[in-house]
Amino acid sequence: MTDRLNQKAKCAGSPLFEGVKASQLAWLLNVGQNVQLKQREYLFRRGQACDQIFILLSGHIKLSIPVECGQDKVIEFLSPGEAFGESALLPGHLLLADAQALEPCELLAFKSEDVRLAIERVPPFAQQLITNLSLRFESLLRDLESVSLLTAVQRVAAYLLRQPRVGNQAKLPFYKRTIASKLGLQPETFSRSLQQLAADGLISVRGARVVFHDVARLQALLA
Amino acid sequence: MTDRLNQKAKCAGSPLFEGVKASQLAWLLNVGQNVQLKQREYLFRRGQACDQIFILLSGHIKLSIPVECGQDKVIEFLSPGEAFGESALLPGHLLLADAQALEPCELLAFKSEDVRLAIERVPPFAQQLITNLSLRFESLLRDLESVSLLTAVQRVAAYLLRQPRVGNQAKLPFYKRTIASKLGLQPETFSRSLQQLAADGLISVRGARVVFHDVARLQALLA
DNA sequence: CGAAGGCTTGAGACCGCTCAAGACCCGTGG
DNA sequence: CCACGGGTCTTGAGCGGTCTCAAGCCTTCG
Repeated sequence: MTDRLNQKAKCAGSPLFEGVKASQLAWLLNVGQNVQLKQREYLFRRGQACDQIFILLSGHIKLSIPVECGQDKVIEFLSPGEAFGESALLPGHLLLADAQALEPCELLAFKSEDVRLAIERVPPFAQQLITNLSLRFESLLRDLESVSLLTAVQRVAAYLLRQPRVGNQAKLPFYKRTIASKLGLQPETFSRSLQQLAADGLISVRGARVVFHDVARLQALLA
Repeated sequence: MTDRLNQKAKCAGSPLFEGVKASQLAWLLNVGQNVQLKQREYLFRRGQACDQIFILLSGHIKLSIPVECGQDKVIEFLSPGEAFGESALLPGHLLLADAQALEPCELLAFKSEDVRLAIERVPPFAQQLITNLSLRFESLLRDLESVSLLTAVQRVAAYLLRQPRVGNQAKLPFYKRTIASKLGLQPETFSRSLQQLAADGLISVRGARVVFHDVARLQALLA
C-alpha cells in the first residue's frame, strides 16, 4: 500500500505524467506493471520481440549494441522519468539494443495495447511520449554529430561540460570504459584524452573525480 | 480545387494518416498549410526557432548539420510520407539541423498548437506520429551503430544493399558526396570503397549506376 | 569549344585503434 | 595490519584506416 503511494509520488514527479488528471493517472498506474531490476541485470536483449514499453522510475539503464569479440557499443544512458522501448508499438518489430541496469532500478511496464489505449484516452500522456521521443531523437542526433565532427579530446570535453557540477567538481557517473563507449572511443583513448586535458591545465582527475580549472577554455575547445 | 483533391489523395496514401476518419482528415488538411520548395531551397536552418512540424508529400529532403570550413554532415534523408520538425513541440527549442530540398518538394505544415489539438482529437494521428518518430529514432540508431562499428567498405556495402534494385541494378539517388556524408565518409573514401568493391568483383559502377554481381558476398561483408 | 562542377586518383600525414604490460584501487581474508 | 586477488585504469609502442591536400578526369551544359 505504501508502495503504491510511493510509486504514485514518483510518477507524479515524472514529466511523462505532467498534465495527466488524477483519475487517469490512477488508471495508468493500475494498468502498468512494476518491474525491479538488480544491478547488471538485463531488461531485454537485441533481437528479442517485445510488446511493452517501459518508464524508468529510479536508477539508470544503459542501452547498448552487443558486439561479438569486443565490448558493446553504448547508445544511450536512460535516467528516471524517461520512456523507452517505443519500438514495441511497431508490430512485429525486434529490439535493436540491449537494456541493462547500471544500478538497481524500478520501472513501470505497459503492454503496447494499453499504450494505444492510453494515447486515445489520455492526450497529455501522448503529448509527453512524443516530447520524450523527440528529446531522445535530438540527443542521438547530437551524438552522431559529435562522433562525426569532433576529435576524441573534444568529445571528452563536451561530455565533461555536460556533467552536473558541485562547485568546480564533477563525478563520472559510470565506469570510464562505459562512458568511453558512449562517446565512441576506446578506453585507452578516453584515458589519454583526460590526461591531455589535465596536462593542458584545464582539469585534474583523481579516479572518478574531475576538478574543473578553466571552464571557459574547455568550452573554447568545442568552437 | 483539383489541387485540394490531389493533395487529399496524396495524404490518404501516407501512412501518417492511416486510420484517420475522412472528417478528421478533412479537418487536418484544412488546418495544414501547403508549402512548396524548389530544388536546393532551404526549409529551415539550424539555430532558428520554429513552431511548425512538416509532413513531406513529395520529393526528398536532406537534414544536415552545417560545418564551417568543410561540407555539411548529412543526418537524414526524408522521403514522402514522413513527418519531421517534431522538436517544434518542445517550447522554446531551436532547430538542430538544416533542411534542404534535394528536389522540388511539396509539404504540409502544421502549427504546433494545431498539432497539440490533433493529438487530442485524432488519436490515430498521434499514434502515427509516434510510430514515425520511433522509426526515425531506430534509423538514427542504426547509423550510429554503423559509424562506430563498420569500416568504410562495410558502410558502403550496407548502403548499397539498402537501395531498391530493379533486376540486379540500382541507381544512387543523390550526389555521391552527399551519400558519403550520410555514411560519415569523405567523398574520396566513398569513391575508393566503391572501387574496392568493384575490384573484388562484387559490383560494377558506371556513374550513378551500380550493378550487383554477388549480393550474397556483399551481405557476407557485414557479418 | 570552353567552363563549371562533380568525381577519381595519388601521396603523405595523423588520429585513434590494437595489443601487451604494468599501476592502481578496493574488498576480502589471514 | 598486511598480503592477496580481481577488476579497472593507465601507459607505451606500433600499426592501419581514414583524412587532407592537390592534380587530373569526366560529364554536362551553355
